[in-house]
Amino acid sequence: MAQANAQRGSSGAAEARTTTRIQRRNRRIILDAALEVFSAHGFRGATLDQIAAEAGLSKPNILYYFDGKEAIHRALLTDLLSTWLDPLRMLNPEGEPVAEIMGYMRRKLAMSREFPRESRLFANEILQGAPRIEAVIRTDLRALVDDTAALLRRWADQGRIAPVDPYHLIFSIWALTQHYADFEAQIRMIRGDDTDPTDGAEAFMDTLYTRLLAPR
Amino acid sequence: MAQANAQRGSSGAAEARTTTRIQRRNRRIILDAALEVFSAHGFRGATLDQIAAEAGLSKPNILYYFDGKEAIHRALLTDLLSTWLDPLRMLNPEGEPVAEIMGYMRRKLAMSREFPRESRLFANEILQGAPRIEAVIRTDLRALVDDTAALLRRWADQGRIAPVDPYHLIFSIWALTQHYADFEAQIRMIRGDDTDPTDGAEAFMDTLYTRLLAPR
DNA sequence: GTCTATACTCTGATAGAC
DNA sequence: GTCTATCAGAGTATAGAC
Repeated sequence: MAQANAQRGSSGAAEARTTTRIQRRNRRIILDAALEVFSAHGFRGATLDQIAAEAGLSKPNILYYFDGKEAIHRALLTDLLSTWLDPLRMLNPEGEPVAEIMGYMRRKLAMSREFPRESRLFANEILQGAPRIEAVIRTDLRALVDDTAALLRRWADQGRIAPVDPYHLIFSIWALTQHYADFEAQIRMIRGDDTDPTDGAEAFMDTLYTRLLAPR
Repeated sequence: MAQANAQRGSSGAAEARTTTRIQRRNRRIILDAALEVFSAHGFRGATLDQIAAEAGLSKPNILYYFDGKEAIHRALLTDLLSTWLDPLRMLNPEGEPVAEIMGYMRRKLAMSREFPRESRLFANEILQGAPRIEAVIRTDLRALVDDTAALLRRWADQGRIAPVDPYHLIFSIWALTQHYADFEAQIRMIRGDDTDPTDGAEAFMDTLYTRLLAPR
């Protein structure tokens, strides 16, 4: 996870040395605690008390490191977004089409397994209409998706993958992979709490997309 | 949408006549307004003020019809759940397997298009760990899914559909169809606000599942 | 840097007139 | 049945001692 957090206060030219290891460490602890709470309860549902308890710090101390609840949330989303788009950026136009798409699907699924809290934080935000990341979605993400869609269309035109709507192909990968993180609670309740929700998911999706994409 | 709302207050034996058309109408108005607000902001994010404004009633008047914020939310979820499971119940064991599954997928997609707010209400609830509907999921939904999975496995054993994991097949249909309602904001921002998010979705999923399920 | 005490706002809920 | 006024509690944020 990235962590280029804007420094608070008046960080003039004089004292760059003041950013202690302790400071960095506490910021990380707070962000981790906040991720836990925000992803589980949403922005409004989360309280500073919960975050403070989870972090093992006092409430005012939390506010010493961040300029308020909103600022913590914003920092989390900023950190998240770049990480979230990385797998899509790794699509290689020169690679073998089906393998590239399968690789993307697997990376995305791995992220749902490794970072389920981040996935739920993102899901919460989109569900509420993406008020805090609308700008990034309309610019960065949209451009990235448009580029990828164009690449997929080219591959289809060249007969290297089956002709399918590239946007829905991308959306389907998002939907399937993120479902295992976002709806984990439901899956656990249906399959039993001891089973790993993503067990068998990769094999299933492998079959699904292999059959869909095979040129014919 | 169903609407068997438990009557409030001391509905003794005497006055059954008292449940006016106006009362029923106001309850419907309140539930509709609450659905709008809860689905957009989550349980904690929603306020009675917002619901009252949306309903065009005063806050105390809302509380005259329902015993609190929690009660309104509970009524919505109760109404929702039966409707939500209906499409799955309609799977016909005697029907043609592929057609039955495709029919289920289409009914589910139609629900996302017609009832996106209900879908988001449900998504919000699951995201937060399904605290208020855990019991129903562990019993009713789980049993329904287990039965359906058994049916799907039988069909696969008989060679009438390709052999795929029945649970992941069901989860994939949920994920794909609900994605268009739950992540509608993101899809609109990427494809342009004027496009219907589900445009082309049915055709895509038709191809996807036709190729996956074709016996080989 | 971190804590205790506290100010202030928001929000769910009730009282009571009409 | 519906409203205005108001209370009580929760929750964000600040003051100020240490």
